[in-house]
Amino acid sequence: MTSEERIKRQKELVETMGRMYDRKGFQPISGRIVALLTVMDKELFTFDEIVEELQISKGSASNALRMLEMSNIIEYITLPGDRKKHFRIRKHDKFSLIDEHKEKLNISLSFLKETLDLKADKNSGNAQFIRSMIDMLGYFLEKFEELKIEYLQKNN
Amino acid sequence: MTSEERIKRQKELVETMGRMYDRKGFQPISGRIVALLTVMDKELFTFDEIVEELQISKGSASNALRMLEMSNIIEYITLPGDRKKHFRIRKHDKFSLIDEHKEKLNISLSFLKETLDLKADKNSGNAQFIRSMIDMLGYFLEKFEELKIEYLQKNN
DNA sequence: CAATTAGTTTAATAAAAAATAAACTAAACT
DNA sequence: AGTTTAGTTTATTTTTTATTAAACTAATTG
Repeated sequence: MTSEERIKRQKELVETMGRMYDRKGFQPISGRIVALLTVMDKELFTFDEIVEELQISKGSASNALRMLEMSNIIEYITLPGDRKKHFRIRKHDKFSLIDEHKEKLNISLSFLKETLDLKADKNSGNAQFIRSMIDMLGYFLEKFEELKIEYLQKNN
Repeated sequence: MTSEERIKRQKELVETMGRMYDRKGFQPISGRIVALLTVMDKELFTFDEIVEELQISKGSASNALRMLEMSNIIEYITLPGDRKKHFRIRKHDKFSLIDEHKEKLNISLSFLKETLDLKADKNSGNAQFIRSMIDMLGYFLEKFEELKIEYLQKNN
């Protein structure tokens, strides 16, 4: 694969990956910024480079970048003798993706618990099913922590 | 807790749970329908009851119900001598919540793999980080299946 | 200290998504 | 056959979300 081909494919990947973040609830421009900072070979992008590369307005860029920074997804550095901000993705904790999903499962779990709590008949069809979901989620959530420890031990 | 209190709380839970489904990407009305069918003691709701309970138009109800049925989240039964549809939540596979998250992690994994593939320098800071994420995700995804088997054995 | 740079903020517009009203259809009564 | 019931469909309106243009601010530079 030639270098131009590779770069073309990277830019395509920024678009599809951006749409994936979109589905995660990111606003579209935020998604594409994260994808840009993740996919391209360049690891530091200035404000202007982002505006230029993604063809967006300065306002949109400013907004999305602030939001991404506040969510600890990206960060910026400044360089001496240059008052531009240089943005890059934060190399967050290795398990953050897992933890994100764990958190969502935890939210589901508490809804299910509250639902069961409020059932008049704890043995109705739905109540029984909810109980079995609660049990299963509890099992998995506990195991996740064990898996993390196991993984860290294996990789040291 | 009196019965009226309980029902009041159930109705509140329908609203908050509906918003949770909203964040999952459901359209608002779909979320509240699923929540209604999950939370209330009544396990079968007719079209009209749903329209009445959630104060929505017939069109919205029809649309959301079709979508939910096509996604296998709810189902309806018909009763002899009654041409109304009676809707209820489907008691889907116990692991479907887990599988949903697994699927999302798989999507993240393939994006990361493609990203790494397209990196010019496989040892740049980002590339290294992406490699470690790929490795970790692979580990967890494999373990999920083992956990499911383990869980089933324990519960038989 | 006037001009330029690097963004931010705000007010307005555009685009997308959600919801409704009302007309419509198909089945079942009478 | 005409009427009622149980939804569906469609065209429109409302609401929300995203985006931009342009004015603005604070820091730097000549």
